[in-house]
Amino acid sequence: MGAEGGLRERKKLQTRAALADAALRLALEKGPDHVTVEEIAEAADVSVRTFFNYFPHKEHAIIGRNPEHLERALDRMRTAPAGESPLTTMWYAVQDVLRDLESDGELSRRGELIMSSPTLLYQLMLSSLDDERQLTAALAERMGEPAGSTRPALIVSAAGAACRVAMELHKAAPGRPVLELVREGFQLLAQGIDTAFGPDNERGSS
Amino acid sequence: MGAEGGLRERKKLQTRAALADAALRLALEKGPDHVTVEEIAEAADVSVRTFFNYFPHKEHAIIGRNPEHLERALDRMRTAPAGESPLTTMWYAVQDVLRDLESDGELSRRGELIMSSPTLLYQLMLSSLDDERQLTAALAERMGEPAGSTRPALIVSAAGAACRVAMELHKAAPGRPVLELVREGFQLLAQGIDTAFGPDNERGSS
DNA sequence: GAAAAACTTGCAGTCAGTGCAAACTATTAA
DNA sequence: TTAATAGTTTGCACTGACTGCAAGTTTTTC
Repeated sequence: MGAEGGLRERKKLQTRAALADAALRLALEKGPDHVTVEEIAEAADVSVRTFFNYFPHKEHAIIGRNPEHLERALDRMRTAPAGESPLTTMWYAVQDVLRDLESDGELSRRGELIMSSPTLLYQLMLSSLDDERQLTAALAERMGEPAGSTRPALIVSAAGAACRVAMELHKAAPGRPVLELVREGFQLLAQGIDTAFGPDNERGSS
Repeated sequence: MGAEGGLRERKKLQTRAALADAALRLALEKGPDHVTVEEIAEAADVSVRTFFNYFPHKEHAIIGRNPEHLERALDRMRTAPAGESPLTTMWYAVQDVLRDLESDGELSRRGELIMSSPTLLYQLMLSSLDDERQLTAALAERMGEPAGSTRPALIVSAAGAACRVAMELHKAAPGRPVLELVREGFQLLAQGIDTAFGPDNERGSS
């Protein structure tokens, strides 16, 4: 029946999914701060201790990140066509992930939940930190830049900022789709966010 | 002796400072994850309960943010000369804060500590979230942009990204001062981080 | 079918963080 | 100075997150 992996592995995936689902459902129902791990574990029919074998925190389960997304993004970076500009590469990677989330109908449900809870949001940002490091490394290599250079790091980090801003704006005014907002952000970043920037030319006096 | 405020107020400031100092010292000594609130409270000669009257979390005490910094930054936004470009305004605000931290010798000690501990870093980012909202609102108003527009939000958020990247790079290679790295980041953001960006022009086939 | 490896669970324990009520201390008014 | 008042500190009891350890179970492997 099971296509790949033994029974053991399938069961693990099942448990993980059950926990993540229960976590999201309960968080949406009761508000993320009013769910206890005990409830989540109970809903997924495992012990509390087992919950912590799968997730390091409650928040991690609620956020329910898909590890595959980072993998796919890294892959895209590495296999990008030679002439493609770095932000463009980044754009395709982001687009890919967002599309995937959207197709689940997850993007709105989960996204809104996350944006509305500081605890969740910072937990997400925290897990992004690690991603950003990996993405930066991959991008730097692709660009042929040395490890300590600013541009690749800033591209990755600013792209993250654009995504967050997009989600925030989307939450405030759901009219415009997230993807479009992200795209606008990328556009701005690409062309220059403030072409009149010039700290030393403007200070007339004093 | 006390210039302003009654004895009560002075005492509060004193206690707060004592707690923040103890928190930073102990965190540097033992690593941020191995300090307990009990130790901090003990070192500052107050009860654990009192600690929580001053700070919502352990991390908050370690980070020891100066609320004045946000105030000054907001002020700078509001009183910026009419012709000044938004990122430039942002730059002066950031510069102001960094200089202040540097003059204490705090920037390296605390900064490195923060960058090396995910818990601290995300706690810092969390408190930045709130700042970002306020700064965005102030900047949007200054720019005469409507509330939901992307540019001011992105400017603030990307500036934050630039600061984080600068600190990270500085930690990896302490040769270049943070301020210079931040400046480089701002420069890149201003001119355009990737002028060759163009998702739709590049995909030849498929 | 038995030994080995992986997974689950309960239990005991540490630590963070909160609400409450009592004790204490600065401030204010008389 | 004193008495009322308002703000602060503290202890206590409690919930809940999270960890290590030592059984138990279940899957895998031979």
